[in-house]
Parts: sequence; structure tokens; C-alpha cells
Amino acid sequence: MNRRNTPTKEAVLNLLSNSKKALSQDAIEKQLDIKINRATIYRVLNRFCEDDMVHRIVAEDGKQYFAICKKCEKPEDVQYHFHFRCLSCDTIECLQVPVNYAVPNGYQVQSANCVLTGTCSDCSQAVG
Amino acid sequence: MNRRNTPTKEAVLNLLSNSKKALSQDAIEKQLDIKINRATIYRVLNRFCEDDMVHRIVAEDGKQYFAICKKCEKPEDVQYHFHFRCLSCDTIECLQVPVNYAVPNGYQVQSANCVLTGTCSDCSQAVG
DNA sequence: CATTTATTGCGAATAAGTTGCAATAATACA
DNA sequence: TGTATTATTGCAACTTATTCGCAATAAATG
Ligand SMILES: [Mn+2]
Ligand SMILES: [Mn+2]
Ligand SMILES: [Zn+2]
Ligand SMILES: [Zn+2]
Repeated sequence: MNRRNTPTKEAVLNLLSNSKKALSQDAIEKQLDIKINRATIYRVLNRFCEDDMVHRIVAEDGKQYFAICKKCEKPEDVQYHFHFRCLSCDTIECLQVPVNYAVPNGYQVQSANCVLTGTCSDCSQAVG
Repeated sequence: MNRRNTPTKEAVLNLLSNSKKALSQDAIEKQLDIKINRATIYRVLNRFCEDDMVHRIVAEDGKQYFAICKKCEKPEDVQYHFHFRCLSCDTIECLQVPVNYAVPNGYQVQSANCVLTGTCSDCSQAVG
């Protein structure tokens, strides 16, 4: 399965690169200049995830969000930081907060999906 | 909104009480002796969550799982432990592993949804 | 330029969860 | 014990997120 370069792929990757927040398929479709089919966006994102270029976050709303997370240089670190979901501005972002845990004997961890939910710093300040 | 005792409520609560694992609506429906409507099960579960009798876990598959988690006596602790999803036996369980984090200044955490995914101790042993 | 096949768009399918509404039944209280 | 109130239930329809089959398109390769 050799990958090919396409305008679609490039556009989605650009968007994610320039975004400070993790984006859902829906958000990506809305923010794109060009019209790209819903299914295609999902397929592009899933390929990015397979290739470890992007990581997938599943929030408490059950939806998938995608982020490049430039802070993480080593791919193996990508899955081990917290994400933050702000209920006020409805965004999800990568925190540079590592996930620390010690699982009981015999458990083998392959991935971690850790999302903290609440009010982000921007929105907290807005109130007082 | 005063709550009433019903056979449905009791049956679902019994099931959750006797289960070592977190259960999805689907799993609950299948394991129940009596036939209960899908929507009703969801409504019962949502009420349990509102009343802090049960907690809701959203897994990487985007689905909701429900657990009583008897280990947690204080309701405020309930949301601060890890959950483990085993890809081999397709179960989700509460781990007695606390979630530790220090969010950046200004962030206010209201809840945490932390799921580790991999192979549970039972399934790890089975392989070797 | 021709061939191969990864990628796309479209529509339909799947699956989880919610909602409106009328019927039922738990609770309170006369 | 009988009656009124309203929480709860079942059913069907709905919403939303994500996937899938298939035919058409277009990168890559040489
Ligand atoms: Mn991240
Ligand atoms: Mn738990
Ligand atoms: Zn915010
Ligand atoms: Zn297992």
C-alpha cells in the first residue's frame, strides 16, 4: 500500500499542522477551503493515524478528534500525555502533561486515551 | 423528580453490582433475565449516573460503559482512577490505579476519563 | 503514453444514543 | 382501600458519527 500525494491529503495535513487544537472530521470539513467528502476525510485521517503522523483522541462525547501534536517528537510518547476538553469553548487540546500509571501485574498497555474535562485557562480567565 | 423503585431499575443495578466489569447497554440487555427496552436501559443508566450511583466510562471505541466500582467509596474518587480495556477479551474494568496529573495554570478539571488499552492479566497469562 | 492501483465521491449502511408520545404503574394521600 | 399525581416504560422515529461497496479518477512508475 504505497501512499500517494494528493491535494486532499495535503490540505488536511496543513490544517492540522496549523491548528493548536485537535479537530474532528466535522471541524476539518468546515475549515477547509476546498470541499472534500466526509468519507474521504475520515479515510485520510485514518491513514495518517496508521502512519503515526497524527494521533486520535476519543473524548467523553464519544467523538474522535485528531491532532498532530508537534510537541511530541517521539511517536512513542504521543499516546502518553493528557488531553484537555473545555466544555466552555468546546475544544480539545494536547497537554504537555505525561500520563503516569503503574498497572497491576500481568497487564500490558498498548495505548492510553486520557482526557480531562473542564474549563481551559482562556475560559477560566474570562469569568474571573 | 423523585425517584421510584421499579423492577427494571433493580434488575439493572443488580447486574452491575454483581459484575466485575463495566457493561455497555448492549451487554446489559443481553445479560438481563427480563426483556427491557433499549431506551429504557439508557434512561435508567443515565439516572444512576446523575445520582452518582454508577459511573460512565467512554472507551476508545466511542462507546459508553457503566460500572458501580465498589472499590470507590467516596463518589469524588470515582472519576479519578484508570480503566483498562482488554482487546483480547473485549472487557473494560476499573483499576485501582489513581489518575495523577498537574494541569497548567488556569485549567479547571471537572472530570477525567482515562482508559488504558491492551491485554489484561488473564489474557496475558493465557498466551505465556 | 500506457499501466497499475491508491484515492476519491457518492450513496447506502451500521451503530450508539436520544426523544416524543401515549400507556403503565409507583407513590402519596384522602 | 381508592384516587390523583407524575415518574417510568415501550415503541418507533430520529440524530449523529463513522464505515463500506463500488465505480470513477488520478498519482506514480517506467
Ligand atoms: Mn496529543
Ligand atoms: Mn471505575
Ligand atoms: Zn475553553
Ligand atoms: Zn482480557
